[in-house]
Amino acid sequence: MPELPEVETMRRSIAAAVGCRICDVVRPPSSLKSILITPRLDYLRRRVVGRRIASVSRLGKRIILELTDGQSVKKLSGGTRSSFLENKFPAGDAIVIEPRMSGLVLRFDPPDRKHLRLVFQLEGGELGQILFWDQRGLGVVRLLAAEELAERLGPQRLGPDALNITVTELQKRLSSTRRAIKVALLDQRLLAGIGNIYAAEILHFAGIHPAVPSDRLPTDAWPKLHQAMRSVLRRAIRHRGTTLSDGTYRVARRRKGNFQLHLRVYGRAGEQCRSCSQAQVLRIVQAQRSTYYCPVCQPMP
DNA sequence: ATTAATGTTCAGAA
DNA sequence: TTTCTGAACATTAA
Repeated sequence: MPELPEVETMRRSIAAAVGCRICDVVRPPSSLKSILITPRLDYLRRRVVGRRIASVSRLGKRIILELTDGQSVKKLSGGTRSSFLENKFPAGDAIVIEPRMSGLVLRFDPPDRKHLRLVFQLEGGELGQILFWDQRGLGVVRLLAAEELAERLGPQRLGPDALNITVTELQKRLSSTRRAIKVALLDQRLLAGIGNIYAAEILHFAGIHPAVPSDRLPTDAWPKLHQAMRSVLRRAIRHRGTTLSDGTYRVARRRKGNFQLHLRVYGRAGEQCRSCSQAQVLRIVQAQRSTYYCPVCQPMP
């Protein structure tokens, strides 16, 4: 579930981890297959235990915990502003968490114990711990050395963050492919942070048909798309993201998102469009994923 | 009881 | 080179 707004909500919930020392990293007992940790847990533990968290940031759908150097007294960046958003890569090593389909980064109160996959135990500050809970187990936790950061998170692998990209850059990057605009929006190498829910909502808000080839979008569509993207994502963050009917997505204290109440098209096939009331929302399949749109609000140009 | 679908990513094939 | 397909996994609905 986690797309940019949900990951940003999770990031904010653990932002107080800045300055804390990691005293252990443990995998709770579970009969389920374990998530991917690279390198292996014992090595990760050896590398991170004793170090402090220098910053808690986000790029696209990933959460990044930058670590201080071994024992040297490095300045801690206290702000919430992420240098990764500017594609500047700090000197330190970093733990990168990818929640993928069902991962949650939480302070406490996971939905259940069974799917609790990893616990970072902290000291100093009131946080105490960071939990990684993941129902499906597709999530990934990586320790990246400072030299690997630009390579693994740089513009070749991950595009600019959707809340940071300029309209010029958006047009430049997305018009580089002939794939449908909906499919291009999901390509994290072009643009980081958009997933299946928000791609549908953003295109609906912008009045763009999801099947238009990305390199054939009319010129006047780019500013609309850029504005729609910012508007939808920022509103979703304000509502702490979208909790779908399965109810797994939540942040600390069992707190769920509210943006599902504001969805215009996602998951609403056959229902009346909430904007125009002229047509039913349609569902098509693109790149093996469901796309929802309103044929009246989003006509084929 | 199968089968399909679910918020994502990526290796390998076309 | 670019784009498409299937697999990784757990769970639920049809």
